[in-house]
Amino acid sequence: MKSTTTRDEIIESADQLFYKKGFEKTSFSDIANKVNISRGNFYHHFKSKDEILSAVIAYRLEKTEKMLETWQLKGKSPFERIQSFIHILIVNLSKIKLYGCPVGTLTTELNKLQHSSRGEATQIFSLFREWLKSQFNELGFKNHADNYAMHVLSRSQGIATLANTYHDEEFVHYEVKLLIHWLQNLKK
Amino acid sequence: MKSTTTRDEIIESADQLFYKKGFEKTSFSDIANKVNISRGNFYHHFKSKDEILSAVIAYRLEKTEKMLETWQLKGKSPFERIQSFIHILIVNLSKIKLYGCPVGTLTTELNKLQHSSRGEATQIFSLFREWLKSQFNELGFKNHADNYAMHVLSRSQGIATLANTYHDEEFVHYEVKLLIHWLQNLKK
DNA sequence: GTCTATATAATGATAGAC
DNA sequence: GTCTATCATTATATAGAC
Repeated sequence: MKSTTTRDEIIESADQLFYKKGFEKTSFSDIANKVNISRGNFYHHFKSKDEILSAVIAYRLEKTEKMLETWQLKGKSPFERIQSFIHILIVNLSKIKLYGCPVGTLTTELNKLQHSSRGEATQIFSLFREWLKSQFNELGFKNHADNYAMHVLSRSQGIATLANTYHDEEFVHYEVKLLIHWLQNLKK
Repeated sequence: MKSTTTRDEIIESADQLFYKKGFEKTSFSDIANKVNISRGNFYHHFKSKDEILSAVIAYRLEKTEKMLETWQLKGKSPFERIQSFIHILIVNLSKIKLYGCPVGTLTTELNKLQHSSRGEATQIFSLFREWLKSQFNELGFKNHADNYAMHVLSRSQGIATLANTYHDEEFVHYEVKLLIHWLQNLKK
């Protein structure tokens, strides 16, 4: 029944490869090999490499939205929910150590490439930003909600970048602790 | 007399292009056009693209060392010197907004490429790290000197990444202020 | 929907004249 | 030291058979 299986497989494989190797370095051959189809078959599903990128970004946007919804339901307070966000640095630590943050590294790469899809990639950031902002709003920090959201995003990005640079897990644990302390002091 | 002029021009042009477009995307044609030489002439000065990368990294290491020496002499206290570091986010703001941090983005890219020179790129980070560490040491934070150095690096990286993502100057000013507050509270 | 060619353009790299 | 010409390889992308 499902005729979209191959298309989905392409998206998921491209998603992983773009993360691990970068968009530019990932070739059709790389993706084709991973999915086990020929390069020619490829263009039946996507007209160009840029179309795959768009599909991958859309896929990531969907996954992010679902994750935020889960955190929204699971977290009993805005405080707990923000902690869920910070905690992905620990949950995904082994991958972050190897490849950095999937959102930050893609956005940075597309920015350098002046790629037309860089705005779409930024939207992934904005999903987190708006979600965090709404948590801080709920905590009563109405004038600084966006500033605090950006602060959490910024700290997380820095942690991911240096974790990737030095492949240092201890550093991440230390910084995550600091960031949660910052959050707790904010509550006072 | 100077027979290294062309070589130096190549390095400086490559340096800028690697920063603006990324290493992978920058081609020999790009560099050759900028220097106004033919692609063939190129290989008289460098055997491969990787050799240019190595030369560019060495060039950046030199420039960084000189900058750190200047800060060391100019700053009257470790506190002032650390502020010099933080302040580059403001000094280079227009470029950071467009291309991110030259150190962080190169390191991240070379990591994804699994490039053999990624260790050399990390050394640029380590220059800053060791220098900051020595400042914190001088301030008396002997047990946490490296942690604090990494913290400053981390915060700076995050700020640069989001400044690049959102092209937001106000955000950088706000975060730099926060980081300096953090530093001042540390002194107590 | 999948495959095997093949077209086309760009890249890194080399050879050899001047 | 600089150039032109050329090679080999790879990449995106297309055409057409099955």
